[in-house]
Amino acid sequence: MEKGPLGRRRGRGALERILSASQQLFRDQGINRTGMDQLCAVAQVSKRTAYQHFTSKDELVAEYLRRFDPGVMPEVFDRTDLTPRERLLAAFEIPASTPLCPYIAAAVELHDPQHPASQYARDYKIAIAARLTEAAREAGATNPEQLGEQLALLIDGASARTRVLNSESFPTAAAIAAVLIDNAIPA
Amino acid sequence: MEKGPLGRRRGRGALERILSASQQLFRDQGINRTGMDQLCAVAQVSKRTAYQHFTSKDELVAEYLRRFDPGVMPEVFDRTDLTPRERLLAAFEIPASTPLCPYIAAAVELHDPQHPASQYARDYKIAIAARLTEAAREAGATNPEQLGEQLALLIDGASARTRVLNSESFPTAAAIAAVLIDNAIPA
DNA sequence: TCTTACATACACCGAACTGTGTACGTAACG
DNA sequence: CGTTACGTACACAGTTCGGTGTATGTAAGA
Repeated sequence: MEKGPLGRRRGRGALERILSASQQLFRDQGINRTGMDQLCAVAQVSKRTAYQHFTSKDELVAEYLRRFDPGVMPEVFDRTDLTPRERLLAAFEIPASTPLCPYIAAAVELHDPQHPASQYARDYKIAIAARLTEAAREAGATNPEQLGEQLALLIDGASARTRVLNSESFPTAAAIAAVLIDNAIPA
Repeated sequence: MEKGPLGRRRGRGALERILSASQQLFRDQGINRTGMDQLCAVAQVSKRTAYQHFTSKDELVAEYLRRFDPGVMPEVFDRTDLTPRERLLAAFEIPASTPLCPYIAAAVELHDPQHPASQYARDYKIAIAARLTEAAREAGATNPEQLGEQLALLIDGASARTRVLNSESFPTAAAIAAVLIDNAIPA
């Protein structure tokens, strides 16, 4: 492997390297500003290999989103040590170093609602709202759907503002969430 | 004007036609997917003319944002027939056909915080929050800055969600706003 | 009328982009 | 061993992009 014209060979596992490079580059540079040449260079994969795993960049982008959070925030909603009300609030305690909502970014960058990645972004947002609604129901909210949709809106607002202003907006969203939750759950 | 190689001449006012075409195309297609060739064709302006008014596309994008809402929602905040509290709520009653927050879109699409348009997007977001804070103070809120920032976050959340989900989210944001306003203003 | 600012047509440049064709290595597995 | 799937190198097609060079036309204002 070391000699000959193939000194840079990395062997099997190209697909994972491609997706790993996608996570990094799409987050840091955006989707449109990341060319396949650069992506393949970072992944240490030949371009031909990349196009044998993904028929197009669009498909790679869609898979990148699918792999980002397949469990839909399991570290929040699958915690059994928290009450439903605590889980609702935990959704706003982000790990600080989170790059922030690639789903919104993808929908804006691609700008085509029919793009598979845009469709998945919608699905993901609906799934988040559904999990919030579920927790709201368990917490005894009088209108769980409404509370779930409201909290989902707060998350997206904090994401958007963090992105535009580069100032942490999740504490603000968390404060609003606390008010809404208290108002929505009868004492 | 009718004969010769200049049959398509449109005369003076090229700058306004360029900016008008920008409003339409950047909104409908996004910034990155709109080439200068297409933009000039829609504006019925020669490419050379466009680059005599703007030294680069980046500068055009920045000017496009500056012209979008220079008064920072005057139709909401400059209304004297409404009470401060009513003005705060009026910020969530969008005219339904609004294309929706080009500032967030620009910040995401350009992906460079140093880009002049990204900087203006930040300035605009800060200005909106300032106007909300001012109205909150007039309305007698105990913590006007907090309420202003909260309401600004709601607007951005509704914008982002409308964009991703293509479902109207401003009514949801308005409902939250009503709760926050009532909680923030002592009876 | 003459000057000057504005607008035009059109070809063109270099760079970047997505995607492909081809021929070749190499590792796993029966 | 041999087969097969995976990976590689590298050039290149075809397009689009932002931006420019050049020479020309035309309208407004002094």
